[in-house]
Amino acid sequence: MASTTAELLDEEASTIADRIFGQVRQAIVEGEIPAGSKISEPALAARYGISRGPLREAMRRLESTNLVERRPNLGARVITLSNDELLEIYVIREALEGMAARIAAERMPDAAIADLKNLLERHRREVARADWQTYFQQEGDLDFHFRIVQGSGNRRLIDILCNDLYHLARMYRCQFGMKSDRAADALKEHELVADAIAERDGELAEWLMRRHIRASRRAIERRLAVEG
Amino acid sequence: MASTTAELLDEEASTIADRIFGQVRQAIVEGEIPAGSKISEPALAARYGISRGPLREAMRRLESTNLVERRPNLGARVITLSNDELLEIYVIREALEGMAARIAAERMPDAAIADLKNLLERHRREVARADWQTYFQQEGDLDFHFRIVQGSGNRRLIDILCNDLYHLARMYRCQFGMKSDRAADALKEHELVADAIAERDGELAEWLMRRHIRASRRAIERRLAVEG
DNA sequence: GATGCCATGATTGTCGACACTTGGTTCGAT
DNA sequence: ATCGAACCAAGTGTCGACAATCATGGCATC
Repeated sequence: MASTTAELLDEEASTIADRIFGQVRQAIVEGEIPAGSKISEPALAARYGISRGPLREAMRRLESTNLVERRPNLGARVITLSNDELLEIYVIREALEGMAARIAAERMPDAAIADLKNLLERHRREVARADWQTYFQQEGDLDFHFRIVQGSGNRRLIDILCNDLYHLARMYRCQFGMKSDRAADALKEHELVADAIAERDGELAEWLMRRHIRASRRAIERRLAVEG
Repeated sequence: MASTTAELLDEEASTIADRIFGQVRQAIVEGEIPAGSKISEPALAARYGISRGPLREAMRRLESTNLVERRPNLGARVITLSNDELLEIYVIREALEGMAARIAAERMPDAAIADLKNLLERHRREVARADWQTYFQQEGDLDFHFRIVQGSGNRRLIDILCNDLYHLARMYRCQFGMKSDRAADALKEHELVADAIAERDGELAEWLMRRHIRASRRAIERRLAVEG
């Protein structure tokens, strides 16, 4: 499981600021630094054994990825995960990934489509085995979406989705252990999207992808309504 | 003409970094700092009479808005406006603003819709008068889109579109003086979108907005093909 | 007893200086 | 003459320290 999408967490960075950025991002996403907590620059700098300069740069990058909020003269806080924000993210994902699926159907290379189908085949075996771990299924879910977005070839689209929204989605999962009972349904929907892309039907691919993300959002809405 | 969308350029900032950020952003967007040019930190810092610290922070923020590119140990350059990038932006705008129009049709307050119609009424008079300036029409175009996006109430959506993409669009216009001969058509399409929103028809509003942005993109494609 | 003001502490914003990397130039060797 | 390596300059990355700002606590006053 060393070749999933999460590998961009600690890509070796030539500069200290980049390395610290990756480390503290992982710490925030995985909940090691709790959500809503205030971040003290001297404390964090001492914890990582660096000066405040690179740490401030890392904080700035974390702010640009919407993982921390900064107010002038007031410091930085890890964002608090509100339910509304989570649903907002799914709305944006519906729009952007729908478009990504449409373009991927038009421009994705045949080899990449074959890889995508192999990935889904593996996921199906994992789901069939009763012992599949929820974690793997969910990482696999991100992996599927990741490849579709890459298939669009739109660099800015890739940047928005992979550098901002996916990390936020992972953060939500780590916080409330979002165990999805929708795994089987989601896999089925993934296969439908992949089929539409393989048939080069952009219109259908977009429609299916939007329907898939909307279903995920509604599942979350139901759970939030139950848990209050 | 003091109440357009461009007012967030020099919002008074308590910190120097924020002020410099706004100033150099304006300088880049309006072409004062030419596209593709390398940015020297000491030079810019001296030019604005500040130290390198706040300037580096401003540069980082400019990088997060995709107006400059930074490579480690190599410095920052103003992005070069490639035609493909411009078209990519329109693809993203089609997806996001289409979704924004759909949600605005569902949730935009009646008063905001009335304001929107008044805005279009003003634009129609300006277009009818033969002496309307291209500049105003184009700023008005941004103003219309700005209000629709605001109407969605999705904060992250608003942030992506207003803080990143719109400034890029303005930059393109300032670079190649994008005089649109599509003003009359665009206004008509704006009115159709506004009507759909007024009728609370989200499906239609999204379809019309996407069609509108696609038409703008195709107009640019045609001009690029001609000018080669 | 409650409220407003002031002092204190801590934290952020800013600055100037130093170390390291990068790119170009020049000198030397083949 | 050309290729290669070492030298040099410019610029970025990093650091520690100073100044400005905000939060907290105590005190005086109403």
